[in-house]
Amino acid sequence: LRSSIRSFFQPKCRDKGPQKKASDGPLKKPVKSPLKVQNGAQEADSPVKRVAKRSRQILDSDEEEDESPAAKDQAVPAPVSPPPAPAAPAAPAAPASSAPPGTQISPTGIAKRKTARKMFPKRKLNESGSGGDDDESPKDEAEAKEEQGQQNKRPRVEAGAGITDEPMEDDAQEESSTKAAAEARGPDEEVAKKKKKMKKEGGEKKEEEERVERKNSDEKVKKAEGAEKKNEVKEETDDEKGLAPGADGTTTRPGPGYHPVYQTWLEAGPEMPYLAVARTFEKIEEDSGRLRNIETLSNLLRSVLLLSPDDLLCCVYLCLNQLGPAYLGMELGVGETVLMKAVAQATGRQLDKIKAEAQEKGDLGLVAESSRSNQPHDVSSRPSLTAGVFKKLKEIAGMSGNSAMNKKIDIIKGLFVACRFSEARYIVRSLAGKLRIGLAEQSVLSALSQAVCLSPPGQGFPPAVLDAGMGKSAESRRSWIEEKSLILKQTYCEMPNYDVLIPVLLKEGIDELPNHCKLTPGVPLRPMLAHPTKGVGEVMKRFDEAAFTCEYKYDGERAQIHILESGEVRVFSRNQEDNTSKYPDIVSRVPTVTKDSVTSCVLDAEAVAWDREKKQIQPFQVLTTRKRKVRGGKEEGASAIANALDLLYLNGESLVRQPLCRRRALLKESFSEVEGEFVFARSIDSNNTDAIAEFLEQSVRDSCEGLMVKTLEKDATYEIAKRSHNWLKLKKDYLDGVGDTVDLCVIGAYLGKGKRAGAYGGFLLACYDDDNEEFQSVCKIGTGFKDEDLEQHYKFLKEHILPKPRAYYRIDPGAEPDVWLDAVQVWEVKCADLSLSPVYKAAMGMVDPEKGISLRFPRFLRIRDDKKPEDATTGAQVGRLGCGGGQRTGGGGGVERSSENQSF
DNA sequence: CGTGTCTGCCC
DNA sequence: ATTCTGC
DNA sequence: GCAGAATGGGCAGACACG
Repeated sequence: LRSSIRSFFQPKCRDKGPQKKASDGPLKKPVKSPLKVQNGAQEADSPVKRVAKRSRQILDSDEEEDESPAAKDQAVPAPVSPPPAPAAPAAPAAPASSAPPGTQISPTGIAKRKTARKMFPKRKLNESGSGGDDDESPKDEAEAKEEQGQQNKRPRVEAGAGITDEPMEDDAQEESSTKAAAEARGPDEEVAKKKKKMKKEGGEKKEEEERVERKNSDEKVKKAEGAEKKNEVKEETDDEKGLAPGADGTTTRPGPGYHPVYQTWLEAGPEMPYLAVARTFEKIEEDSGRLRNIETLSNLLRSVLLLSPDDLLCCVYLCLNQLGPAYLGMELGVGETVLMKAVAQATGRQLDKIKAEAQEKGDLGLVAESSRSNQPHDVSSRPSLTAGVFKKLKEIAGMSGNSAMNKKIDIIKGLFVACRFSEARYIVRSLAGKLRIGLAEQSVLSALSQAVCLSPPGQGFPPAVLDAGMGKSAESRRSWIEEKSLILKQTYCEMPNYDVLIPVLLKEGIDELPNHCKLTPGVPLRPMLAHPTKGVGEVMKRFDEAAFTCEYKYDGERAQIHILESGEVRVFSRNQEDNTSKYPDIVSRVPTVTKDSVTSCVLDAEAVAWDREKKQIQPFQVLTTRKRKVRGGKEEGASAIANALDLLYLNGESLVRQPLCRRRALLKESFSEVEGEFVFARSIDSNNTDAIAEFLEQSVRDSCEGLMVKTLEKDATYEIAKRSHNWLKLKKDYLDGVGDTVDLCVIGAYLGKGKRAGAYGGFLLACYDDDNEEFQSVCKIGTGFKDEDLEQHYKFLKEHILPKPRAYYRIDPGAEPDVWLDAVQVWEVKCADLSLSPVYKAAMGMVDPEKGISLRFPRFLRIRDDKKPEDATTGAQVGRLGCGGGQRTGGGGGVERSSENQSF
């Protein structure tokens, strides 16, 4: 059945190829071209020969035979897919010899890239997929004829393709080419293997399948022939790759041409291999087009929906890099350190080497991917299934107690064993908590809704509807999907739990979602956030004529307080973590301020520290350190109190779609203020610029950060899905020329990660203490830089690297930078606040005998070429600021000094 | 059992 | 948190 | 303007280690 469906659709898909090409082509071309040329130069075999060679390889499964990139090119039916050459970047390991195009090798040997996209090796997964197709036919035949022989061979092949890249470490080039070749043909092997399995299961299908396969093979041959011509042709054929599903599940090209059943891992069986996910990630990582990437992911999800709906949940979680809803508190407890240890153990390499390479590449995932050479490989290990990988992650999260770390490392190593191709990269990144594919939550939601629109779930196997968008025009298709997407996103915001959402989505469909998943006390919803605003002028401009209110922006923690029907009280953080145990005082007092009319509700509030004796708000640092004992008749010192901002749910009804004025009225009706326990956020409803400016000043005097500005009626709902940053925030340090600014000297740097790989991603700054004639560390800095700035800083500062810190650098031994720099440049840096620091040394002894001073929210403003290092802000100056800020355990102090209100 | 390191989560 | 960037 | 990905200080809790 499946086969027939497949064959039916295949021609169709092909027709669409050219379209896609038109859009994709220009983007990728420039990058790829250089490689192609390079490849061509290396080897000039004719395509035909190569194909033959490749077949042989497959059969022999001899990965040792190194194929130059060019060979690989051919291995992958050259024409069918983009030049495999791009795979070459896969071996950034040897920057000197195999730097990707557009990469500069710095004197220090660090490859510099401007952006992540450019920097990360762009592999042509698609090609491998298509290559696989081409190979398929010969292989299948062979398989059919002598199953046994193949069986023997397969393990070997797979080992070669997936794991035995040994040469790579020593010879990056060889490795890359070998690997590329392996990738190109690997999928085929995979497919073959899976097919076999399938055949055993269903003998009847066999005949048909074979027929189809034969047909495919014929087509492939044709493709290959056409492909020989030249590179440009590839692009054309590139589209076709979509037609020819690799076993890898390369859900390739976007566009209406995707066939969710045919273009998948189907041959492998209904369960989705993790490789399908990894391939999709790869593709997304390569492309920066948001819509294209959403489409790519939705293609994968469509296939999951139709073939293996049970995998949808774990697939979505993997894409989001989550284990479950935040309020259940599942954590991996695996960080960089543990992960590097695991990678080192798994690959048999030295930890130091792994560290060094990770720093150089800026991504541990890439290191893991290219370090599998020495990894023990269990020949009998089956390819990982998506569900299996996710299960392992949860297993890791569930581990605790003695030697939990070692157990976690063991599991991670186990995951690596079965890794093929890019799987290790994404497993590592999942464990590290950063997928870095340029697609995250919002896009996953878009992709998910698109998927359920086009390939409705619950159809049973031969799905009747493969593309429900078929008859629609491009525009109506788009708006239709957009509309459904909003339903999903809105529902998600009110019930941010995929464990609940996905099953309903599968069973009831997207339209029914809001009827089954509603805002519920006990389940945190996504909170409204705010956009920074530079002055009252901008506020007026944004809100135009609409009525708005200004509230104090309290310097505490967001606290979403739920009162359940049962009377139970729960408190959730801004990120839906369950913080109930963090606020025993608030929890215990909420009932006393709640009026009897309230049976259940959800409050939006800001928790702040409160000094009961002085009856005033205390700084953020106090809130985070205060004792939070569950009981105590009279707590001393600080306790937490709630400043209510909003009411989102009351007595069984969601208020999320009500305007703020209404919600606020209900809030005030339903609770009573008690000073030092529960109050409403202080506010004024005024559109008078001067009044607002004065209110801002006042908020600062009252130990707040500034103001929150919110419309009262127009666009005043709490619908996060429509606009998550629907409020504005106004802080003095946002204003140009206002706020704390210091001039600090750069004394160290940190190698960047991700899109900052190859340059410095952060820097260590110091003030100059003229009393002791030393530079004292103040903070690190990593934001405020334009890409251009980073480039410039790297070029300039690398010339001032020191082997050791100068004797007159005063720093904490635990906070050493990757490279020490001579104190030659001064930067102007802005911050929101100062803090007493356990690690930084500025003004140590002035405010606290043990602690220095650091900056809160530091960001780069500009280079101060007019200042010499000795002209940097002095420790004494910082200390003076610190006296205001640090002592502010009660005063408004610090910020006032530099208030020249201009921007009003 | 105390100390140091790592991780996750607040901002 | 803040900031920058591609879409 | 959105989404995403760089990056900051600093805290508590969990674990490793001696």
